[in-house]
Amino acid sequence: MTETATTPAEKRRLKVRDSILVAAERVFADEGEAGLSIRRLAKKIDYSPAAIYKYFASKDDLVDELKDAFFDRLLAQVHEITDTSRPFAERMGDCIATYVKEGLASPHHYAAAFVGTAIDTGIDSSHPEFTQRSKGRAFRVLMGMVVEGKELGHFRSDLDPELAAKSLWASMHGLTMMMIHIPTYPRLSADSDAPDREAFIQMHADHLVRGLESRDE
Amino acid sequence: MTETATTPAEKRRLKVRDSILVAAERVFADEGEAGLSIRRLAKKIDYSPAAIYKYFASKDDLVDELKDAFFDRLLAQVHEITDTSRPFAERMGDCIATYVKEGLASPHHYAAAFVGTAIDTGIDSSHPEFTQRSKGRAFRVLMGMVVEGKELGHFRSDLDPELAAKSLWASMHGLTMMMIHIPTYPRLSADSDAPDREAFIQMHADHLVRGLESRDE
DNA sequence: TTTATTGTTGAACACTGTTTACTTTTTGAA
DNA sequence: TTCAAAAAGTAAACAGTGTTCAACAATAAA
Repeated sequence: MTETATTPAEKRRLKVRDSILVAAERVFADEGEAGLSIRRLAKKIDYSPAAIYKYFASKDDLVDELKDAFFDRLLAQVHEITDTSRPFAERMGDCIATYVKEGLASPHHYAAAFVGTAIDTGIDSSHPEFTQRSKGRAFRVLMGMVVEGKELGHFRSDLDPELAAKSLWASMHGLTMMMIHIPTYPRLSADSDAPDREAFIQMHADHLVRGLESRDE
Repeated sequence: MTETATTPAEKRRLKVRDSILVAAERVFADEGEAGLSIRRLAKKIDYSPAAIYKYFASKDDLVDELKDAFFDRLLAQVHEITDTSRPFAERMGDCIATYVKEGLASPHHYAAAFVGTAIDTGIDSSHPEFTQRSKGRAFRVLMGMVVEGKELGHFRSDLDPELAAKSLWASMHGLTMMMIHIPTYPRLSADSDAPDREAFIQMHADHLVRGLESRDE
């Protein structure tokens, strides 16, 4: 009765659509939005460029799908970390660190997911209902942690969880973007970076959590 | 003796060069890097597209100059705020708030200044000596504030000023980017935003400073 | 004035996203 | 099985893009 039955035709269609997405994902991960062109993509999957427009309304639509999928993966990772039953402070720190590290693992995806959203610069302000449901959900996880921290007395009682979580998110986002765009980030010279970075992320998370804590030890 | 004497020819050359930059600045401020094309620019100043390449090696070079100029302006603004003789806590907060607000005042410049830098994604790592002297200087101002905070006993004594300043910078950067790319940022719905934003910036700055403070009141 | 240098250009190259008209293939019903 | 309709796929064109190059004009140096 319900229309869950996918006809063979539809199945084939989804398969082609997916193969486009897979090929696009490969290029995008390596070279970002700049390296991904419809024509190159068409060549890679032995189709004509116009064919792709039978599956996606525009290049932006296609890329948006890649970005959304990435953000869902990021969310899953963070959720997994958050769900363990470890001390609150640990979980909070890991939540932040995981977010940053996952962003760094797919720098092109992460940067594009935010930068791709148009800059307002004016009065038009066509608000896309908080930009995306993926981001909205990712944010809600963070807000849940702040609420928990308040209930535990770990965080200041005068915090507005929504605003505090957004402040936190901005700081996590900032570190991720910095590390993506400035290869030598924590250090000025380009020496060993790998261990440095991990430690820096932890320190950053530490500062952020401290900023919300109540002051009776 | 010294070659400071600019011949009339050189003066004329600089004038043309500057007129290109001025025209580019106007377009860039309104529409960003996407809206700025060499051909459009050439039409605006009644030159041929090829002529621009006698003054700038590439479009990237031209845009880089716009971005650097912006960052110098940003630095000047922050410096001005910082140099007054007001209580440390106030100055620190204002330093952060000014940075964010100045970034929001020129969203295309700010976003491009960071995003424009290529993503490393690999081993090449052609490190551009901490990406720019402008950014390096802007950062040094912030580090000076952390050092001062430590000396005053306001900040924890175990802070590494360089690392703490970089953590701070990342958080400032994050809020700026968030507000640039998500028009409704602090609030979910697109209601009144102007007063909300100002207050949120202040709160964010507050959290950040708190994160570095020592805990004896 | 003549040579050399610099400034400027139109035309071309190699790309880009997208649309249109057209052809081929697949599908569902008579 | 036949046949019209719907879907899939394509070549070619449109309107852009950054960039280069051979040719020509204007200026500076001899």
